[in-house]
Amino acid sequence: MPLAPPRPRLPPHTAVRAFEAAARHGSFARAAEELFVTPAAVAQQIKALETWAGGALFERHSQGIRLSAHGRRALPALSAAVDQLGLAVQALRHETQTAARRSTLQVAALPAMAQLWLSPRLSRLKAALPGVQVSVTALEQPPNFRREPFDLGLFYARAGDRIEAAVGAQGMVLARDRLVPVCSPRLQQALPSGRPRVLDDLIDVLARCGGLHDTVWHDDWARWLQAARPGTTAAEADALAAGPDFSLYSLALQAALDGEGVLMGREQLVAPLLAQGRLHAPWGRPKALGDTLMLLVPAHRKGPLLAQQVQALQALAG
Amino acid sequence: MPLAPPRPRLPPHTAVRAFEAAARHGSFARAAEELFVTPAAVAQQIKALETWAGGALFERHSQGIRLSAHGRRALPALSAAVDQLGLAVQALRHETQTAARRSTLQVAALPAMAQLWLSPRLSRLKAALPGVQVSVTALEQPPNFRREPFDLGLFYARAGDRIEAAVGAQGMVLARDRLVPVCSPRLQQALPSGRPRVLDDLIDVLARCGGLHDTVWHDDWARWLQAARPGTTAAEADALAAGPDFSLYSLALQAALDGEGVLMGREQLVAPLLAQGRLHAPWGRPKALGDTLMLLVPAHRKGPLLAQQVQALQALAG
DNA sequence: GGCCGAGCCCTAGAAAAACTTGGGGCTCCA
DNA sequence: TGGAGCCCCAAGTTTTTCTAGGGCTCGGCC
Repeated sequence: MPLAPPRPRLPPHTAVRAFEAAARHGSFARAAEELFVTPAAVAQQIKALETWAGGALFERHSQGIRLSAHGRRALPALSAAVDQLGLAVQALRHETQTAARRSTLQVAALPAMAQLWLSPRLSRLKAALPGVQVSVTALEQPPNFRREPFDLGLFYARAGDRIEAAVGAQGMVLARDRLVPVCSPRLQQALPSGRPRVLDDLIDVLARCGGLHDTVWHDDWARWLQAARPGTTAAEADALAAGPDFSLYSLALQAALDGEGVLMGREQLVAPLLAQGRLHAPWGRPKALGDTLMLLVPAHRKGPLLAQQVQALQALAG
Repeated sequence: MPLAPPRPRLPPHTAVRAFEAAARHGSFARAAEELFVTPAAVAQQIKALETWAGGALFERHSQGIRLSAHGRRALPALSAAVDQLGLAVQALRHETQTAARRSTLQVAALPAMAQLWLSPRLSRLKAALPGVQVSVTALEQPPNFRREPFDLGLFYARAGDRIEAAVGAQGMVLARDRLVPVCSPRLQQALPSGRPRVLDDLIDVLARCGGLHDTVWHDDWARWLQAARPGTTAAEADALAAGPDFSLYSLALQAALDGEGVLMGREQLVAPLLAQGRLHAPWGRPKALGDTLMLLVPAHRKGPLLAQQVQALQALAG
């Protein structure tokens, strides 16, 4: 006769989160990345969950894992529940913060946008939002607004991208951006720029100094070149603009300022430098290729406070 | 310029749970009870959550707490989310357990029902469910099936009670129970039972030996007496059946077996002892006062496995 | 055919989180 | 006026979670 055992418990929440992320990504390693822990931690949590569930949740293969059939069936409800909980917890905060007006604005932004677009506008933003503490977090990818307590996002979208829905946000176009090759004035003057057509001239320059790249917008050069010289293949374009690669756009930009090569500039980000004359754009007019600066607003957020913040940011873009 | 701060995080899940329980109960102490921790632990978690939220969630008064208005607005969504998560996690387990047929049946039961009703039937239940590991947990109150991983519940309901919905369960009547005063044969024989009317006789006996009580069904004597002698007030009834109080029904029953007094018997629970002659019920026929043995089944559970288990239990009641 | 590199697993020990203990203060009620 | 019921706070302890570091297996690439 089994006597009263310790009350049966649900598995710890960390284990559930680990499973949810691993199942969604199909990889412990990527789940670990999302959760900011080591893969070993994820593996441990999942093993604990499997013990609790009484069966394996993943098939282990040496090149990776595969979600089991039962896991796959249970996943959607689980993900939805985690989302819901995140939303509810955020609602709790926002309920209390609108009451006490001691509010902080958490902004998630692409590193380049944080530094080159938002930073110069920050003082104006603060002026427009008195009493609001602004906090900026640089992220390579838009966060899931259902699960992370950000109030706004600043990211780029390409024409046709529907990033908003995937992260529980509503997107608003802040500005349409254009691409234009830029370099330092020194570099420009050091080069014999005698070619009659600017595009040929640019290609000469690229051949000598190379193009500057960053990892996020690695294909900007190719996109621009393909638009400028219809018929160019991606491979040809890559070859033409071969050059150093930087992990951050701002590093590539710094290299351009230092005269290390030609950068494919995003007009919205380099405009102040062009205006100051610290960068030149001698190879024709900027091209609009469908890139837009997007303001992402959590789809679940409401209220006058947020509206005011959104308005303030939109004003900065105008 | 604020540089990238540590990524903003949601508060830990324990804090959310603590808040949810405290808000629901309107008391840290009762929340602590629900969560099986000390009140201080709850207070700490809630303080952490308040820090995160940037404002107080409860008004502290010296005689207790009161949920703030913002907390009250956010609570329903939060409770629902916690429920959902619990459901999803349980679904995960059941998905895997039906696949691998290595299943365990977690039964929650009132202590008295576990010991006096289920225990004698356990071997038959196991025979009916080959390969199923049965585990019984004694609980004073039905658990919330949305949040605790029980498969079945065995509890009493009174006529009109709707316990099922509150705990996310579907209720099925296993049997209608009746109340009947019982005592040990020895006690009965030791008493001069000459009164012509059994009720008067019983009252004499009670006056001498007292009634035996347990905390869960403390008012059984009063209910029975009020039914047997219409017009009796609750206070009078309590006075008539005054006697020792036991924290568990089975202790009171043991006292009755030892001839310590008269117990208000629940027929379904004492039937085997009456049949064996270890208890007598000389004061009239059992009275049905609307008590029913209920089988509680998680409302969210489906599938042939559970159906089979339910059927097996219902067969035991017949 | 041998040598990466990508993934996952394991274990021991470190770090962080959660909980308990014990002492205090405040009200309400008897 | 004293006890009981609540909540708060500050250590100190236990439990949970995570990291580090070493293995293993596979697939792709010289």
